[in-house]
Amino acid sequence: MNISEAAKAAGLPVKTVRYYADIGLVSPTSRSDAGYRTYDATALRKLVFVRRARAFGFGIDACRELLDLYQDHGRSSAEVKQIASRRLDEITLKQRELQALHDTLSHLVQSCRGDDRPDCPIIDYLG
Amino acid sequence: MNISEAAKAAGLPVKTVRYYADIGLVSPTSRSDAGYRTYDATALRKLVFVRRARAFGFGIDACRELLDLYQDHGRSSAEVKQIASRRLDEITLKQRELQALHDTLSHLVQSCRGDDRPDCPIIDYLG
DNA sequence: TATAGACCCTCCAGCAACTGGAAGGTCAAG
DNA sequence: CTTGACCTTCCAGTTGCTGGAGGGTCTATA
Repeated sequence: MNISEAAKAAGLPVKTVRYYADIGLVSPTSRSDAGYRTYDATALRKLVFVRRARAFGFGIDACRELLDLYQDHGRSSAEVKQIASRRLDEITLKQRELQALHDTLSHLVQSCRGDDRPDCPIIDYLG
Repeated sequence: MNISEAAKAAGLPVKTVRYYADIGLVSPTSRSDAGYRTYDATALRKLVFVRRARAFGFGIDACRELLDLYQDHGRSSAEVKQIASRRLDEITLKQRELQALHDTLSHLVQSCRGDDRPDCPIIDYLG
């Protein structure tokens, strides 16, 4: 499998697959005589795995750890759970931050008449 | 006021104030003979304004627009409201995304025993 | 007056995770 | 043998700063 086929099958842009190869996250199985990256089913599974992990917002380093655990059949699920819990905490924190922003901003937006006059509670709040 | 005093008064790092000057977001009032940036009360108010706007997650370009409106006493509040509404929509969208992530991930984390055995619904989900 | 230390300056590099593009090599079909 | 779709590497840009090097300035004190 050349890179574009692998990328399509993994649901990733070619550029991203090349990037993952560059940073040693998912290496191609081998290189052709012409230097083309080639991917087999195992490498493809890793690409899919990374795409899903990234969708959860796991950083590249976390993906590396998860990928290691994915391939380590003697892993302890506790290690995986710890990484996932950390990410869950981050998400929860971000949600709280966004909730606070949303509350304040939606209140301001609602109280702004939004007409052609200059007085505006949003600007007042910021200034 | 030199930059460090202005930065402290605005609640921003010196580096950030210098950065805002570099990109023309908040220019210093003037320069001293030695080339030091100096800030007066008006420039300071702009710095504070930008800090608050950034805290809402407005991008630099949005800050530029808001700052223009802030200084335009003949503005229409509709313009401000539109910018704020866009940001509110972004926040709402992000919240929905995070909610979906949270739901799925918390479910996975809960269903993972987290012991020393390898089977793990989190890894299964990703793989 | 000398000097120490706290300021200030500019410029360059790096962060995360790609993305776009230029310049050029390779491959398969017609 | 040419065309066009691949592939390669390398460099630059994205967002909003942040850190650091290398060097100038200012003020207080000895």
